[in-house]
Amino acid sequence: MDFKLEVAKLIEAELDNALENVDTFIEIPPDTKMGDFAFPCFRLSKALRKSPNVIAEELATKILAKKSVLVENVVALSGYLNIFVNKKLFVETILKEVVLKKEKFGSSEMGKNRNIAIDYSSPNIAKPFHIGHLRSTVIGNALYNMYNFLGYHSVGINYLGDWGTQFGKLIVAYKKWGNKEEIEKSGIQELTKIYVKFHEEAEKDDSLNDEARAFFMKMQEGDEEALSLWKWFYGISMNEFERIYKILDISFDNYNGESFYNDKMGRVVNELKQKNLLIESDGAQIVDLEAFNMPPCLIIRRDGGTLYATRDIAAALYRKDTYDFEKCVYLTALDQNLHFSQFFKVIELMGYEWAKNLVHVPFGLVSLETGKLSTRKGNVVLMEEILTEAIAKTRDIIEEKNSGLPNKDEVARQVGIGAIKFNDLYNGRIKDVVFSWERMLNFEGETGPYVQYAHARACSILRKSGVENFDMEIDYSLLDDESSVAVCKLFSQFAERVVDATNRHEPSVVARFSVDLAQAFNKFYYDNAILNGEEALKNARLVLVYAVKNVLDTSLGLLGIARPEQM
RNA sequence: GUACCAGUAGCUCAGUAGGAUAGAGCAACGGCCUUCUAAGCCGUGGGUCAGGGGUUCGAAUCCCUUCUGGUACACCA
Repeated sequence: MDFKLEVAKLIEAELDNALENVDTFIEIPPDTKMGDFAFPCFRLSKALRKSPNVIAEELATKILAKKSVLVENVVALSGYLNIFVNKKLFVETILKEVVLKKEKFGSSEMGKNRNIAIDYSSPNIAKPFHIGHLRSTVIGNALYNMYNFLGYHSVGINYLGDWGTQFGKLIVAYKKWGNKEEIEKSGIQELTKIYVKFHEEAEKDDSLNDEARAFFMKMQEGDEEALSLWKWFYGISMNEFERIYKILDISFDNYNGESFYNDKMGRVVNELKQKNLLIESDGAQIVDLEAFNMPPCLIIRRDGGTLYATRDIAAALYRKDTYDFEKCVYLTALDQNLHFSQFFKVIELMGYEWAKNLVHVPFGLVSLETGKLSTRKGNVVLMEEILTEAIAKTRDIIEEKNSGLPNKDEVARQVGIGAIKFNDLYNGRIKDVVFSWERMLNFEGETGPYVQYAHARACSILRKSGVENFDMEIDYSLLDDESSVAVCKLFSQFAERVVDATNRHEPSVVARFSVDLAQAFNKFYYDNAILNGEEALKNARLVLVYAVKNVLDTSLGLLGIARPEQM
């Protein structure tokens, strides 16, 4: 039973069809003293030819006369109809639902039998995994979990940047200045070094760029030498990436990167030609988008090489064929906005009605205090470094606060990584962020460890209680105090918050919910002694603690954050 | 030049189908560990919601405009 809907029905019954979908207008008052739900009467004023306050008063009288068990009191207050619900019944209803549904509480089947393709993380091969790749990885992973929670089937795709002229550059660089032993020893670090050198040299001598493009052409044509070097670089990178994904505890259903589409681009080019979309311009093959107020979309280079957009179009066609997705979601920085608008438009022009189901989910730019991120200029913070620092700092805090903790190393990893992930999930995606060690390693207030800590506290109480199966036949009237009711109210909002978060592709909604719930629980924890109370009270509060533990577990799980039972 | 994004407390941000006195965290200051984990809790101070118009009973939210910051715009991805 949903109290909001029930309250809406009570109001609707008194309105003589003056307003539809009353439930969508129901609000939660800013202060609990003003009630649990409120209905603004202003918009009815004109139709009913009465002042909002008179309407509210009349509604209050009528609803009170019906003596519904749901309602404790109804008052009119400055144009609002304010409803106080029966606390005992409210708490009982929601707690029973949470405990009964457990990890399924808040989930749904709205996405049953439908697939969602999610393209996230997608780092470039032969470049180090750094702070700039974190947001896509973490947000994409959360969306993957959220869609699954709503009954969809998510397909997680790591669209590796493993093809393109950049490899031509790398090959040229290796042939000119590379050292096999050094690369085998230091991996990506050494590859980056020669890649940077290439760019320095190419500034002086543009012919190097031509050489690079020629080598990429060889790769496209299947040249053995070029491909074997490429495979070597690929393996080195994947080793490093997989190590990092393992620490982050994030995985993918496939790693079909750009190279995967090398043999699937002919279709794109042929189709574009067939549909008369491809035109020649300045030696290159393009799709003209002037009618849509956009620069042209480049499909084939003057020398015959393919481009980013060509591969993205091939990938979208392949994904549609393979997964028959309801939506294909791309997690990249906002600065790629134009690129996505362009190739989405090309797919639409090709006559694919599903082009509207391609969704670019952009996020703001990450930079450092020293300026823009740049692998070439060495202005980056490596992922490895962040992970190590966060885990080490957590380890120190554990030593200081809870040195007797079992599994210190594992918990340090869970909490340290939790802090890093949460840091990228808590604010709206679109905000630009300047990386700050101080913020990243702050474990107080609105942070991952704060929520994890509340969860660990709940676990600790449950463990000490010794109770394993909760008797739901408790006296719910013992839970009508303000902090208990506040916790239950959050439970009642969980499902709609998850739906909202998923629709908007905004995991921060869930992250903020988890903080709200942790805050409400911490307050409850201080207001109420749990284990030391008399039996009936203890049993009632334990059920509430158990419910909190479950919902925190679920919310953190959606965000991809670990839930240690002690910390 | 054109387009996209952002501008809310000292800092980082919530506030998204317009609604009651604009909310958190951090930082500052003051309290709370003989009580279930103080990574916690309670309290104080702090706002021209970038500026200006407009729509509305009502605007941080919608429309117009100006300013500021960020980003993208042909053979990189």
